[in-house]
Amino acid sequence: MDVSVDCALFGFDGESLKLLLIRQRTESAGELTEAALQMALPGNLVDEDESLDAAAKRVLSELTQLEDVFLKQFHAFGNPDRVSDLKDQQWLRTFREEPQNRVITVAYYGLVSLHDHTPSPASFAGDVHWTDVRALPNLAFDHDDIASLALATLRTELESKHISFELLPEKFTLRQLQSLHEVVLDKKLDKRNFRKNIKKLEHVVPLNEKEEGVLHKPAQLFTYDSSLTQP
Amino acid sequence: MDVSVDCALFGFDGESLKLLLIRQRTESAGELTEAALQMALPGNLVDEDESLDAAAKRVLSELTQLEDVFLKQFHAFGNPDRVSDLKDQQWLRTFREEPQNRVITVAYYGLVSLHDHTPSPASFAGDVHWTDVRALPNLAFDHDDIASLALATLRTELESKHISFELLPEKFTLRQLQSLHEVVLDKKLDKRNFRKNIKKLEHVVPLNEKEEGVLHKPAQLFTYDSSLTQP
DNA sequence: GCAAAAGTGTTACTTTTACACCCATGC
DNA sequence: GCATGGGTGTAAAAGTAACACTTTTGC
Repeated sequence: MDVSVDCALFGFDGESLKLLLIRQRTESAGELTEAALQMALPGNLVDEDESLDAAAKRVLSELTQLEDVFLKQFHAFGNPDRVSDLKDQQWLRTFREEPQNRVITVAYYGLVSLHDHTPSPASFAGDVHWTDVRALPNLAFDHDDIASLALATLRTELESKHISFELLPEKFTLRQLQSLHEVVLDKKLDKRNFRKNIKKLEHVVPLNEKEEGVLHKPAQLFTYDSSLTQP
Repeated sequence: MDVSVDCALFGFDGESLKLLLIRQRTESAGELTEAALQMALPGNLVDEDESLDAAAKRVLSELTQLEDVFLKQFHAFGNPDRVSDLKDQQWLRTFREEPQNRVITVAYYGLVSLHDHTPSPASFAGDVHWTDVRALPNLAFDHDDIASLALATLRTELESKHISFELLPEKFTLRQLQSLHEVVLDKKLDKRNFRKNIKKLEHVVPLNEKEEGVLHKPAQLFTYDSSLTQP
């Protein structure tokens, strides 16, 4: 029985929430099989001496060259036939030693900011796309289930845990923070009430800096101080 | 790499919250090794054609003869050396074919009522105990971590999900429901406010029945109707 | 000066908390 | 008749929700 990790990596660019998908590409003689049209979440088998967390971190850094990405395990998927669909088998055969093995996967969601350092993983790992979560295609294996549970988990944990900041640049405006919440929760929020709530959070600290290069009144920049105790 | 499931089965008897533990017993010539003194959560390897949920259900029914127990996956534990401690290896050697294999485990928490049908698993599976969660001994493997995360998960999910009822008899009084919440959350609750909140829940329905055989005013009995839509 | 987003308070409403006495039953 | 937990309402406090105008900048 094999064990893998799969990562649902979310990115926010100030406009919309994106999910990182890889396009399956078979090398078989230029001939496009059905499998080659599939998209999937990044994932791979766990190494023999590696913890699950370390495996998730490795898989992601191999693909995106990003280190120190926020990653959190959220569910294990172990349906006995989750990789045995014909098109999934076609693809696995192109690179896995024992493609017919049952694979149990431990799923992680990850968060990155697409503001400063847009990770451009395409250069390294092949055919990789940031896809708007509102327009996800069908995915390989059971990755539809994994992606949708990842999004549901992100929605519930965004408010209770302090993870919004993982999706924003180090310095951000309150408007960016609010847009993020609106996009993830998929509803409009009241500007004044939102700002009142944020001002209660000690770990969101104002900087002596303002936005630059915008064609309107520049906004105050804030940052997240993880050292401040969280209520 | 092996995959197992471990179950943290909680039971409530009206007084306190209990966790089901098994005592490890080696058969080796009556000689008590250190491993034989360890307690552990019930768990076992996942069968080749079995989903994770089915495995958890099977492991639990083999031990407790209970069917239809509420079971929920909450975390996968995959530290590479989580079963390689000497005393854990001693015990694994007594029954597992390849005891030195790395094992990744998917942990479930389960809920049963100890009111009506006290599951007395001891008769079947050997040395099994319901242990008060406030006085847990040290456990084998990484089961201390699993048990404490199970309890933490139960605490947070008791209020948000509708799972209290899994720990109560089919017919229960509001006092029983309140005691359960007090024990799990480890704090006193106000009787009137608690009852006000419960009355807002449509799926807690009063029966035309009262408690019997108590030496005080008999309480109204309620039941849980899972068919009613949950807010 | 105008377009564009930043920033800021008050009021009504809802939810939560705190709190004390009479009631029905078994003995 | 008394001991035991069952059952009930109200008022103060806190929190949440709704809402509109002035300010600062780039062009």
